[in-house]
Amino acid sequence: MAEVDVKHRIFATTREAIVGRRLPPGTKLTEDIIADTFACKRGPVRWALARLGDEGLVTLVPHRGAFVAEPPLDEAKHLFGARRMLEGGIVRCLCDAPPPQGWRPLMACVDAEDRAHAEGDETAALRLSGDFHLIMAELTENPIAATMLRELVSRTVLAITVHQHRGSSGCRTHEHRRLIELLEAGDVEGAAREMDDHLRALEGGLDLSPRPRSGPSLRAVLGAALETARA
Amino acid sequence: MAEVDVKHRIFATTREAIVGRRLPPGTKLTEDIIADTFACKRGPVRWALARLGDEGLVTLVPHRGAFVAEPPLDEAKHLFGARRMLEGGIVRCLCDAPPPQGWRPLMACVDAEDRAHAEGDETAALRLSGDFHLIMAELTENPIAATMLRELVSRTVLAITVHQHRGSSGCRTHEHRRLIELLEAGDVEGAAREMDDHLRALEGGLDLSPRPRSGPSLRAVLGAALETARA
DNA sequence: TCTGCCCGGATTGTTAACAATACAACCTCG
DNA sequence: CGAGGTTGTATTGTTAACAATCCGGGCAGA
Repeated sequence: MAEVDVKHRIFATTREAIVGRRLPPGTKLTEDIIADTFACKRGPVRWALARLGDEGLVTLVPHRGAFVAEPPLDEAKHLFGARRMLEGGIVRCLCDAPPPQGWRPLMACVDAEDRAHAEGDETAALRLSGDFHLIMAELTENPIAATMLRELVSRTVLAITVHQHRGSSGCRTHEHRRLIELLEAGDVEGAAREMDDHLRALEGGLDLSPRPRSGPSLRAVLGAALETARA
Repeated sequence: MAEVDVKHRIFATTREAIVGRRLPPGTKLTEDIIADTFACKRGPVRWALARLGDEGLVTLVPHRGAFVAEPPLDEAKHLFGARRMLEGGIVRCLCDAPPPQGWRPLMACVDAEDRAHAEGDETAALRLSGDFHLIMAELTENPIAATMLRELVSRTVLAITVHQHRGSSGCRTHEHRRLIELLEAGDVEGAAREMDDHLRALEGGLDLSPRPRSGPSLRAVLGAALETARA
């Protein structure tokens, strides 16, 4: 896993930094800074930014540059809508053909979620909450569906970050647990409905407060990400 | 609609040529040829090719170039699987909230499909068959879902082209009509099942014959596409 | 004839210099 | 004191030249 192209390293680290909320929405992503952070020329950087733009994690303004996206409220709603459509299908697919590994990976994830909540690590909790949904997608063994959901989940993280989810939580973990129970029971309709309700609940938690996010230290954050990746 | 960036024009026309099957799977997409077809430098071309690569319509081989993709059989199956997951959700969403325009657009599309079949225009029929599904996605008024499905449908066209669909048809139009009926009746489960069956039928029509496609005249085909676009 | 090798041509990948644009600070004028 | 224009600087966008790589054909040798 060493000799991956620089382009992909930039793409992956930056993406990771964004969904990990170390680069808050609105942060300017300056080509030069990224370029010499990764000790490369601007070419690979532009490639990565373009791709992040495609995925909706970054907004590219002509002649102005790239900024980590701040999805407007409509987009947030559409995101949840699309997730309901897709994840409903995922749930049904899983009931139809239960994965050979069983539901163990899901349970492990919820446990981790609970731990994060217990430790008060909001960001980790949100991340794990997303992972839960992602793992479900991966259990279908359909890489295309998994990729689509990965994109949706990443953007959802941004949307939630911008439109301050009220109260605190990401997914209530007990809804996740309930989902697992229904899956175990093979209750297709119940599981599908639970997923739908769950996503609706998340969407309902959106608020219309426009976050006045601050935008610091791109270089530091990306550099740190690199360090930990090296280790 | 004139001053769109050259990048996007290249992207759009090439994409169109691929899903319109004027550029058969396997065709080499040479940067220089595209570049002077569009009277530009290689920069925009590379951008467009990279994007088409992301979407799975083009395969990029390092130091070899870009080729219109030939999705292997597994990928084809995954494509249909993902479509079942997503389109099931779309159907349910439409039943839940019937579109203000009604089902007119869908009916118009099926009519066009029938005409194409009557005229023996296989390619147009396949295209319209895809459009039918796309229109459904658009009726949900969820641009994100629509975009996702657009990608899936395009790749499906390639998959079908490669793995020679037996008999002839793309979608049997009567299945499309039946779907409309069920939607009109507001029969959620019926419509969802019909969609699922429909997609399964399409997938079942895949065959394992590796097409020995010919690969001609990139320049001509793209040039022609430009002409008609200009007119 | 077939195999292996090397070379020429063509194509992709990268880079460094240049052009274009936008933002910010300043400066003038009413 | 404020509005409007102007210049300077920083950043992005583009291009042309260069480097790296791959494919095909020719050639020598078994």
